[in-house]
Amino acid sequence: MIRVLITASSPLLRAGLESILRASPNISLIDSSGDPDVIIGDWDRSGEDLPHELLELVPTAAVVLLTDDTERAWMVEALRSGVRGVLPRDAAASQIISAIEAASSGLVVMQAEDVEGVLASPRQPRSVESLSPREAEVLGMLAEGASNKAIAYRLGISEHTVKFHVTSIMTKLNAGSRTEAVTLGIRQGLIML
Amino acid sequence: MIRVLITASSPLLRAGLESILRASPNISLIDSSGDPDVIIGDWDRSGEDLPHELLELVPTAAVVLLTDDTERAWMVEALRSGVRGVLPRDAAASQIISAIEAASSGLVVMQAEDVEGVLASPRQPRSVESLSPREAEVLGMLAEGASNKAIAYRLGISEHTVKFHVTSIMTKLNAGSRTEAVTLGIRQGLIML
DNA sequence: AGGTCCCCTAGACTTTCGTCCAGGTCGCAA
DNA sequence: TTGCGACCTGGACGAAAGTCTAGGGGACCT
Repeated sequence: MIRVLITASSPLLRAGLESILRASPNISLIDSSGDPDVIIGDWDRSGEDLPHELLELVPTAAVVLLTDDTERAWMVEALRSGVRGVLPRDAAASQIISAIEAASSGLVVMQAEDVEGVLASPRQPRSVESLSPREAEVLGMLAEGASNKAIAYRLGISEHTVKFHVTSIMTKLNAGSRTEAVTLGIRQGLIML
Repeated sequence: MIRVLITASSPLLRAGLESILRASPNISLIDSSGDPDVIIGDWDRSGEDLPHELLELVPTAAVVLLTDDTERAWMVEALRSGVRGVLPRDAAASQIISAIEAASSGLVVMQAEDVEGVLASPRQPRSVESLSPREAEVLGMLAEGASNKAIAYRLGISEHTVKFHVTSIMTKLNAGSRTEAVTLGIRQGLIML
């Protein structure tokens, strides 16, 4: 039996959640005086910030958030803060129930469509024509915005040589400028930000 | 009733899964001739690569992977490929069942401990003052590696004005060059790759 | 011994960038 | 009205960047 606490700003949403959850056999609704296994709360995103009153409860229970706005930035932050589930407000009843059960058993859940948004970049070493060690080194400094002169100094080589490396980087990545080389490098996982 | 297909390399694991799942009321085990809602398979990571025979089934059913090695790189890849769940082999029975139910209802699940590993880096709060619409536009073109002249042409403004915008972008982002402005812009979520 | 790739250097040259200077027009808010 | 910020333009100039040319040496493979 999973003890679930509902904390919703809108009475309508609260009522909807209650009716859905009450119909589920292994969920028991409790009020704020109890000791919940799972807390399901909504967040209207009226304030920019995450709902801290909910985040503070993370250590005591598994928190599941309902929201309209499944945007990358705050979802990453929420998950990192320990939130166990993020669902859209119009999620199906079965999804909400599954999410609560999964969250209570130590799992993290979200919609399949939202996964891509929170994933880290692959970081895989370029498959195709990879850069030489030196070139990779130079590319890293390019990303920092370093000038040829600065790179030459840091590498203990001449500025001419740096230009040489930069040119060959641009050729390999098919970039038209050092700046494009950097974005292509990032896109292909050659540079870690 | 969720139709689940088990594909495990080791007979022992397969037997264990069967006994767990058979005890669950709303799960029915089927064999490979059927039409599964969820496929749960294990992956011993003997081969470096992801189990492509499983990934090919992603469009037809929700795939849940069991593995010993919940390492960042391949988990990201797996999730991006459409895998709905990743669990360790020693997961609790309740977790496995919850995961299957969640996966079948369109959710993605993983252990809370593994979340951190697959999350993208947090988009910074916005360094300070955000960019004006025009500046954001110019920054996007900078990321493409466009020259001032090219930007001027595409925006229908003079090269002088482009320089003006670029300068103010660099000032706001505290960048020393257009290239650094691009990496900072990416890091802060001002540019989507 | 050749061939190939990576790494390094150099001069000369054109183009682009970045930074000063100076102006101007809008619209919006105090 | 006065102010402020976003947007636009221009000239001029030094400093970078990028494109050619031309060479080095060393490591590895056949």
